[in-house]
Amino acid sequence: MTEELAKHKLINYIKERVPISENESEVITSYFELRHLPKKSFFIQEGQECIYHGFVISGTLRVFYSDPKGLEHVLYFGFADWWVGDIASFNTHEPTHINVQALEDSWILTFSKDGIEELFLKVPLLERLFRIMAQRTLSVLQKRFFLTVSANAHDRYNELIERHPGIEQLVPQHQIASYLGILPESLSRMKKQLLQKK
Amino acid sequence: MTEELAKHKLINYIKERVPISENESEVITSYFELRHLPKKSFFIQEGQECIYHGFVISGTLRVFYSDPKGLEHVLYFGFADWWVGDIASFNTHEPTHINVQALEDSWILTFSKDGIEELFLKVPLLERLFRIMAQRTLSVLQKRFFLTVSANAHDRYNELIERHPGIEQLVPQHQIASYLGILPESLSRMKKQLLQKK
DNA sequence: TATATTCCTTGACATAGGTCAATGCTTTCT
DNA sequence: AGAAAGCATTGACCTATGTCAAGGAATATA
Repeated sequence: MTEELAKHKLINYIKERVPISENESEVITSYFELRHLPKKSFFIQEGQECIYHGFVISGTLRVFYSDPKGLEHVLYFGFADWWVGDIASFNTHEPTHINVQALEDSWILTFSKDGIEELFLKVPLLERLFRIMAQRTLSVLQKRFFLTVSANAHDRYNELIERHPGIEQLVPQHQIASYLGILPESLSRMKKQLLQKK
Repeated sequence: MTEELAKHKLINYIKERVPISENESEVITSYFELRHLPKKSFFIQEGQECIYHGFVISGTLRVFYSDPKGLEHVLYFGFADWWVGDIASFNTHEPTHINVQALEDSWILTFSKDGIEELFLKVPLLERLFRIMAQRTLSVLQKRFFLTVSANAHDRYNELIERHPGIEQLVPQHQIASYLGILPESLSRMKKQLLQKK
């Protein structure tokens, strides 16, 4: 993975969403840094102040919360073209409660809190992009919340597989259980039932 | 409630967050309309396209999702100074899945999708305000999500009461149960237990 | 290749919260 | 005031999922 290729991917992503000039493209990429995340390494760890955000170029990450009992709850998986980070901590400067870890060797482009604020002044259109991104993330999370409170684990599993075919080849099963909000044992039993019913 | 008083409250809210001129204040308020919501009336109903958003001036609203089984799940309660609406539908023009209903006589200032886009062009700073609002809402929802998947109903109840003292005087108990994601019967039993333990 | 980890499966049992039904208490409406 | 509707409480029972424990399969490490 080269810096140039990664930045090219980022600019493509942005150009699909807001119109920017060649000049602005260069300004934007100058605020991003390429970073390699070896498998199992962390981009963000709870307790730290989260002053960086990342744009996933390649690989798979998991974004999770570790509760007081020590159980981990996956909020979402990050694949190419996804943003990862904790907006709460990013804005308030308080230590984050989430973790972002690479499930396989991954590459991300990162930017800092101070950098993006400066960049907003230089390229005000980005403010719009980030508003739209935040609003879109919000509606995705809202849908996830409603599904979690209204459907049982079985239906949530089916919804995930349908929305994300092939995820079972990318992500180990206990991580999928963690995304669904159940234990690996329960997911294992569920899948057995599914097979028997066929 | 007068239009003037309501708009004054809105401008106060905005001025606490971004710097705007007198002139801009007038432009902004011209895009908002005062609306009275009698008790039990709906501001937004599922199935409709949601082209309006609202800023609560006074009263109490509930924002809820009605699942396929007919059970209602409260996402949040809206009090003075809160925004209510469905960003998902607002952006995509698809029918909304949520409902916004007045729990008591309420007043809100509304704006339309087309209006706000026009307003963003006239007062670009608002784009920033709405980005920050979306990001803040996002972190609140994220926290709520993690609490829902990691804590039992008992702990979620305590968290709500602590974060929102007095809510039991404002909102009927079965609505609180709906917010907590349990049935009224369960909440009733829980409160009995709490009393007995004291 | 051997060994250690990590991951998945299965079993027996426990528990939080749901379901259904009945009763009495409030609030609202006429 | 009286009737009707909505709301809270309680009981008996049910179900989905958690808990704990063990063994086997797969994967990583030496």
